[in-house]
Amino acid sequence: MWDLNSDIPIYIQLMDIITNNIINGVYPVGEKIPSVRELALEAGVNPNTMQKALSKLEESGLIYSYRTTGKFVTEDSTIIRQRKKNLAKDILVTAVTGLEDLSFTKPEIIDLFNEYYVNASHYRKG
Amino acid sequence: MWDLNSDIPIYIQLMDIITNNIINGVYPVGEKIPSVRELALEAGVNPNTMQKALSKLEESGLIYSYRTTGKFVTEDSTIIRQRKKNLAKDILVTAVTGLEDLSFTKPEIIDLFNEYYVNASHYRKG
Amino acid sequence: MWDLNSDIPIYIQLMDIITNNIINGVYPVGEKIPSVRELALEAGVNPNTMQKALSKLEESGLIYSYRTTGKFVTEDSTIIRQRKKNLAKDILVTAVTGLEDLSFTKPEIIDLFNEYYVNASHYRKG
Amino acid sequence: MWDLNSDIPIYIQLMDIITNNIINGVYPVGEKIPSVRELALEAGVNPNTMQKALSKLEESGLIYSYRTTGKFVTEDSTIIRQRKKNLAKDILVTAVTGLEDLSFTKPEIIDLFNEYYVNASHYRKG
DNA sequence: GTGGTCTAGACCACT
DNA sequence: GTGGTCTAGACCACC
Repeated sequence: MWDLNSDIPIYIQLMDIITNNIINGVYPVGEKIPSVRELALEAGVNPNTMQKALSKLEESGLIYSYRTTGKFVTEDSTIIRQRKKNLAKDILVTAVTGLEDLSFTKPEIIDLFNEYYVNASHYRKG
Repeated sequence: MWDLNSDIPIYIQLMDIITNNIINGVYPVGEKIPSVRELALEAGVNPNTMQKALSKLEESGLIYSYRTTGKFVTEDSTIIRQRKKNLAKDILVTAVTGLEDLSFTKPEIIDLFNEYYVNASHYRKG
Repeated sequence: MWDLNSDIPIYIQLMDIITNNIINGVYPVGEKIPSVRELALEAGVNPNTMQKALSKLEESGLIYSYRTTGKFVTEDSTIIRQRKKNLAKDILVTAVTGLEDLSFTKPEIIDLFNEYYVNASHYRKG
Repeated sequence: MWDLNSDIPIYIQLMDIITNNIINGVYPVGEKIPSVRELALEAGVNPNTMQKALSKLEESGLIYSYRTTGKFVTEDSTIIRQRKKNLAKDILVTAVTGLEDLSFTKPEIIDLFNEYYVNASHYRKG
């Protein structure tokens, strides 16, 4: 789930998880998400940490608060789609530049991709 | 070169750079690498920070030290090739699992790869 | 406690002391050990030196860290028992090979051991 | 033979080796030992390093120099016997105190000694 | 208060 | 000049 000892702060890891849940429709567009306490309990973290993750998420526009009612996923589905697209592009650019830094050429990278993913029946532990 | 404001410690960024230099043959197999002080000066960091990076690299087996003589790239080129291979695989697995967490399917991922990399003339800022 | 003028780096001497404390149960299995600053104060060394010792001990698997919570003795008591056993064997092998390098024969070594230890009422300064 | 990267300075390692050679009669009492250059060549070290080892050995009384004739093992065989005895005792005391620091009791130490040495057909790599 | 990182500057032995 | 160690002091995010 999340890793206490990673270089990445826990609240950022939580942000990523919740972002993914929104993108994947686990928390549907415009709907209420579980309370801070609930989410914290579920994730096994301190409520303060979860609170911080949600605040940051609100700053980014993915969720918004109603005073006492709770927090809701944004109703603007374009924001969500855009976010998904950007994340995907980021991931690809990161991967490709990383491989190029290892002095792989474009044809080699395409080969690697085919070898490790396209033609692989099992490519990850999960 | 390296980013002071990143979440990632400088000494780890330095490790990555030097590792890449070894993999790319900038520091050839079995050859002496510049002194700690030289490298630190060149990178604009404190010698201690560079020392830490190199010390960790030594633990990982990529370089070795002769006290009072200098530090040398390992003479075992298999280690280097293996390292390169592992890094490449790590990058690909990270990318693919990241995309799958965004609920992209395999055909979609292959499409993205083709769209953003294979068929793109310019795909990165550099 | 520790010897500043020894050829052996202080942080290694500290590692040995703490390792012994873990093996002897002074720091019990799975329990929190004192903070870096506390230990440094107690040992009369700079916190950075103690940090290095503890960091190396963590690499060796004897302790682990929770960021912002503290450091803990590993919960795997087999590791500790194994460590104790290995250290004991190392000590014996070192001693015996050292004596053999002085061209003592096996019976002579056994005699020495009996003379200086088994049949001695006081064999060390302490 | 000797280890360039040990915590122990090379010249001390060389001293130990030569001391052992004297104790074992490889360099007999009162006889000339090989020249600095010869010894350095044989050991694969810089003549300066070997020179330092021999100077220290001279300070300790195990060898002495004739201006231009060379270096000789002391003619006082009691010195050598005494040295051997002291080294043996040091080794034993070091081993026993080390084991006691690991909280082994006297009977346990005797058991270990029997197990790993007395009753062992093969106890060292050589 | 916790571990972790970084800088600055100094010292050391060995070659 | 080389790697290595140590101190002192500061800063950081996280809890």
